[in-house]
Amino acid sequence: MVDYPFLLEELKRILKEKQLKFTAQRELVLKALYEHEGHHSPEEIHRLIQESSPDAKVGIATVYRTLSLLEEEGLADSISFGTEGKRYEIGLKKHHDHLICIRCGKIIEFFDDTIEKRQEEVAKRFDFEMTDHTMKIIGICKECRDNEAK
Amino acid sequence: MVDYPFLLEELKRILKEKQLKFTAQRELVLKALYEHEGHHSPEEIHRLIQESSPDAKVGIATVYRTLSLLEEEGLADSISFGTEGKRYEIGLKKHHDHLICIRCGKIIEFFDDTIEKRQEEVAKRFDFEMTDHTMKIIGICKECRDNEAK
DNA sequence: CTTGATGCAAAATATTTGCATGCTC
DNA sequence: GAGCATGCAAATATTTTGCATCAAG
Repeated sequence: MVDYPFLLEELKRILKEKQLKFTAQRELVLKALYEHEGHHSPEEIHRLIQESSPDAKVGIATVYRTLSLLEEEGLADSISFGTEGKRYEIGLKKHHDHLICIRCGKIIEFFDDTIEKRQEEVAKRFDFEMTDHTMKIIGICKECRDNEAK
Repeated sequence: MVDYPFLLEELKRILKEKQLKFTAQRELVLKALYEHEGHHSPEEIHRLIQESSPDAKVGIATVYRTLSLLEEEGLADSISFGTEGKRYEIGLKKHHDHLICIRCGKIIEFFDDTIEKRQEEVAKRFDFEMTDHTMKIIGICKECRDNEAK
């Protein structure tokens, strides 16, 4: 996993390149994603920032705007499941897919080389220029099955 | 692909089994999904029903309620992409995955046996009871690439 | 000092829910 | 007739936008 200073430099580099401004708010959103592993809703990220930096004033709209920016630039990835909105995680991690438990909401990440390769072949078969791909395995995790058995 | 009479019987069977009622609205939603191939939003389905049955009064709330019901029972499948809400298609089709063009929104369905098998293995590896899985290949279709080249 | 960024609140969307009434069974 | 289903509108929930103000470059 890349470290935080690197991510921060990436952010600054991208902002400069696009002639956008580096602001405390943008840094706080990136930091929140970095410090809190997992997949969070914009609302949660907003709360996390308020908790760790009670003095900083960051509006929910800015969180939304920043998350979109980070995602566009690859510094954040999003996933959505069911009716709930998007959840974000820090980007620049190794590509991976997800197992999602419908009982407890747990998300497990995995990587499977065979699947990756086949995806590329499928894209080629349909003459698609693949820019991204996602796979979700939905189901019930072991813990939840055990609990239900009781 | 299964035919409509079969789907209708399935719906009736399921409703009876759950002691729910067979209503004109529920049939209309199923029929709209059957008659209009592709992936539609609840709003679109509502409009399709109004167009084909101008006399029938079907509220948007009922469309939402019915789509959820159909999905739970396997008579409809949903997919969501980006910020937009869910889009539904008729269920009981052969399982398949999707290629989604980010330019024109086109959705192409495909099936790949190797990927299917690997998914099962991944689920087993994490001791997950897989109830469903989805794969989306996001990219730019040939037509859109050609148009952009012009 | 110029221009993009922010916070706030209002607006726009999307979806769900309460409730009186209507329809299946 | 009993109870689920429906339509409608109101309530939620979620995300976006306009605008005056602030701050980075």
